[in-house]
Amino acid sequence: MPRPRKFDEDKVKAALRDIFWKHGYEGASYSDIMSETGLNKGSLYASFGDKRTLYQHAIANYDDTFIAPGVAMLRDDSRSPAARIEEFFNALVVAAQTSQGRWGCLLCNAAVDRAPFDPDVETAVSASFSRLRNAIEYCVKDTIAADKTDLIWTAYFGGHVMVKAGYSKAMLEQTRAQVLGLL
Amino acid sequence: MPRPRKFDEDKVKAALRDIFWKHGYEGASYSDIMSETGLNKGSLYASFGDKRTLYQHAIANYDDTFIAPGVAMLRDDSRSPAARIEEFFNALVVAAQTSQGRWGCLLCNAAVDRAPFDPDVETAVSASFSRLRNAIEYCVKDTIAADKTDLIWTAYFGGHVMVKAGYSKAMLEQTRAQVLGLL
DNA sequence: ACACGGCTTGACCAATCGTTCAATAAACAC
DNA sequence: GTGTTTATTGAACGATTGGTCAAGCCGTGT
Repeated sequence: MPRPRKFDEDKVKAALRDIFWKHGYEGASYSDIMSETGLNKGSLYASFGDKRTLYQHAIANYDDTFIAPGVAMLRDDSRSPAARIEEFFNALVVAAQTSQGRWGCLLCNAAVDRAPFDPDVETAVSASFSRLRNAIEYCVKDTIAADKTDLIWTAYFGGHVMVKAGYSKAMLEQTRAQVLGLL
Repeated sequence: MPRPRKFDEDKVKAALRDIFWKHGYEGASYSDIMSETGLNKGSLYASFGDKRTLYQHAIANYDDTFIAPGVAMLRDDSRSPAARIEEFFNALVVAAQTSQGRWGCLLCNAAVDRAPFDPDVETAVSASFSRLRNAIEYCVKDTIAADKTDLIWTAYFGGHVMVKAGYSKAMLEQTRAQVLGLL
C-alpha cells in the first residue's frame, strides 16, 4: 500500500477557506496558499486540483461550517422567530467589531468577485444563498413579516457589504433593530 | 506651448470606470486598460498615475455618473416618496436583465474586493454609501418607514449582490415590492 | 529484507503582472 | 524655420503569477 498523506485534509480545507475568504480569489496567491496550508504546490495539485478547484473546496467548507449551522438555527422551532432572526443578524454586529469579521461573508465575496466569471461558483453561491432564503422564509412564515422574506434576506447580505466598507458596529445594530421591527 | 493631449479625458475616465466595474481591481490588467482606453501605459502613467490612482478615477466617475443622479432623484420632493423609492429599486430589476447590470454596482464591488486593502477606496466608497443613505433618509422622513432607512439602504446593496450571484429579474421584483410595502 | 507506489519536494516553466524610461513625434512661441 | 516642451510610443525591467515534473522519500504488503 502507498505511503499515507501526512496532512489533515479538513485542516487544509479550513485553511483554504480562510485564505480565499480573506484575500479573495485573485488576491490569494500560491505563496499565500502554501504558507497557510503547509503544503507545497505539488501536493496541492495532486490532492485537490488547480486553483479553481481549491476555491470550490473553500466555498464548500464555508457552507458546511457557517451556512449550514445558520440554516439549522433559523429552522429551530423551539425558539421564537424574533430570537432566531436576532441571532442571525448578530453575526453582522459581531463581524463589524472583529478583524476576521472584516473579511465579510465568503459567499458574498464570491458572488461579487468570482461568480460572474465561473459558472460553478455562481451555482454553488446561489445554492447556499437560496438555502438561507428558504430558512428565513420558514422562520418568519407565521409572523406578520411572512411576506418580507426577500427583504430580510437581501438586507443581511447588504449588511456584509457594509461591514467590508468599514461601517461600525453601531450602524449594523441599527439595521438589526430595523429588521426586528418588522416582526 | 506644449503639445496638447490627443485623447478626451472624460472618455478615458468613463472607460476606466467600465473596465474596473466589469473586471474588478485585480481582474483588470493593463492590456485590458490599454485596449479599452486606447492609451498605452506610458500615457496612462503620465496623465493619471499608477493602477491604484486609475481605480480612484473610476470610482469618482461612477459616483458622478450614477450615484449623484440617484441622490438627486431621491431628494426630489416633487414626486411621492414611494415613487422615488420604486424608481431607485428599479435599477436592480433592470440590472438583473441586462449584461451590463450583471457587473453589479461598482461601489459594492469596490467595498468587497478592494476597500479592505486600500484605505482611500474605503473612504471613497463609504462616503458615497453614506450620501445615498442620507438621501433615502430624506426621502422617507415623512412616511411610516421613517425609521427604516438603514433597512432599505442595506437591502439595496444586498440586491446588487444577488444580481451578481445570478438571480433573476423576478426575484428582484419581489424585493422591490417588499421594500415598497414598507411605506 | 525488499520492492512497490503513492506522497512530497523544490527546481523549473512560460506567461503575465505593474512599472519605468529613453527615444520619437508633434504642436506652439518666436 | 527653429527651438522648446510636452505627449506618445514601445521596448524592456524585475517580480510574480499559476502550473508542471522528475527525483527522492517513506510507509506498507509481501
